[in-house]
Amino acid sequence: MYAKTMSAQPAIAPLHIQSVVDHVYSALRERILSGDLPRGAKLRQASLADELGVSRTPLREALRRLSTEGLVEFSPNRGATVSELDFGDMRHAWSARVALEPGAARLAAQRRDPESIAVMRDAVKLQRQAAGDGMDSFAANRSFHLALAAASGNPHLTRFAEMLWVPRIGVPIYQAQAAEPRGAAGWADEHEGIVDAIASGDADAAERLTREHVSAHPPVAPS
Amino acid sequence: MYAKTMSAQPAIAPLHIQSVVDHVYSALRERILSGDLPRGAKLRQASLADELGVSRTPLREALRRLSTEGLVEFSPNRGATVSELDFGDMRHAWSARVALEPGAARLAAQRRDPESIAVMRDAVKLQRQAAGDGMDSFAANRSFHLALAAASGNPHLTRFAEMLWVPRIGVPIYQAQAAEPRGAAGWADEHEGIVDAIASGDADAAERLTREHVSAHPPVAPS
DNA sequence: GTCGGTTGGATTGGATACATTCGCACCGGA
DNA sequence: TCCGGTGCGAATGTATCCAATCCAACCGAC
Repeated sequence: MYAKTMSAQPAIAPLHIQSVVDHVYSALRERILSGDLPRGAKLRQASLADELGVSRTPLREALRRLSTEGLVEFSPNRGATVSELDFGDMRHAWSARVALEPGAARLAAQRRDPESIAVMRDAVKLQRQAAGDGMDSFAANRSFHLALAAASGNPHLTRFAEMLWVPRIGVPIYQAQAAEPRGAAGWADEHEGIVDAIASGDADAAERLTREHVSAHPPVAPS
Repeated sequence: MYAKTMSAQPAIAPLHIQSVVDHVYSALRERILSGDLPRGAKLRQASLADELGVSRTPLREALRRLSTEGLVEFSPNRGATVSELDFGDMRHAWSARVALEPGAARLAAQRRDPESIAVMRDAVKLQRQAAGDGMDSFAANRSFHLALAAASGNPHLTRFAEMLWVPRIGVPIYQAQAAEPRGAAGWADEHEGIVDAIASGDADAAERLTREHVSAHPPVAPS
């Protein structure tokens, strides 16, 4: 069911194999994000497993994974439900970002890794193209901020950023963002300014711009 | 095995029930963080389950949860191992702290939670008493910084700080610290200054003092 | 002596089976 | 009518079982 040891792969591909758990995880995640499984929906294991054509064991493991990401919540002996996107949680994630990302930007500016900078520029470009389309726009925005964290070269900060940019937090932001489509373009400009500061090695500016950028866009739709 | 519907609890306790999965998760996490399960250790499910007195099913779910947190890694058909998140050296952990803790201090100052402040003051007091004894001193130092993160009231920052202050990262710091025993007393003074700033609600000062404090003490023994 | 193939035990991944718990409907009594 | 108790169906949580995979040692051929 998994990998057959193929001989002579043209490129020495890392060929990351996906277990059934991974597939179930992706499928459920997709469904939750798309709204197919709405907030607060009860996730009955038997029917879900049946629907996906797997047994309950990998399904449960995927649900556990989603629960640590905050997308679903377990209640003992009462099963799993899709998380209600709590505004308090969103604000927490946002403040954590305010604390984190400026520092990451500073490190990135000190590092000036060309490859990371290229990734960030690509993200900005994608964001410009995606402006208007809410969902893509959110994805592009997320990509940029993750690239920013990765550009710091600090594995801890990268991981933390990934944890904070879990869709649970992002989706409501995307909704607010979708309400004002031209905001996305403005964000891309701010992003570009940050990249420029990093590329030029101006750590102070990178930190300040990032702080202003993140602080200026709290999770609740700005006035 | 779980809750019996008790009548008339004196305080209407939320009584958060823990499933077996939660217990296993906590136990494994503790073992990993304490270094009992060293980096790269193979986590054989049968023996672990036997050791904890549970079956492999909840054990696997706990492992999945730990894997999304990055503490363990799954390799298809090859099982789980404790993550190598060595990150090269602890300088990464230190720079992540530089990025994190000032922001946490700012939030703490805005919050001014009396209880959290009391915890921090206790930690400082303990640190004064422990000055000289290297290991206790490290523990006290760690306690203070964790209390600082917790005082932010931000669960994400609290968790991140815990991840960064894992003993296996902190112990080498303690060793450097042990080399200059009077440093510990100075640190306590700096800590006290931070607490005062937080208690008085001076967010700017709290942030600045924390940044200076953390930045001034890189993991490698300062010149 | 080294390389490639094979064979066996050990271990994981997934499916199934069983015990507990929960939710809801029904019911008897005040 | 309303309250508390009871019982049943459904769904969860855990244990057990089976197939597929991996790893290491052994063996044979070049």
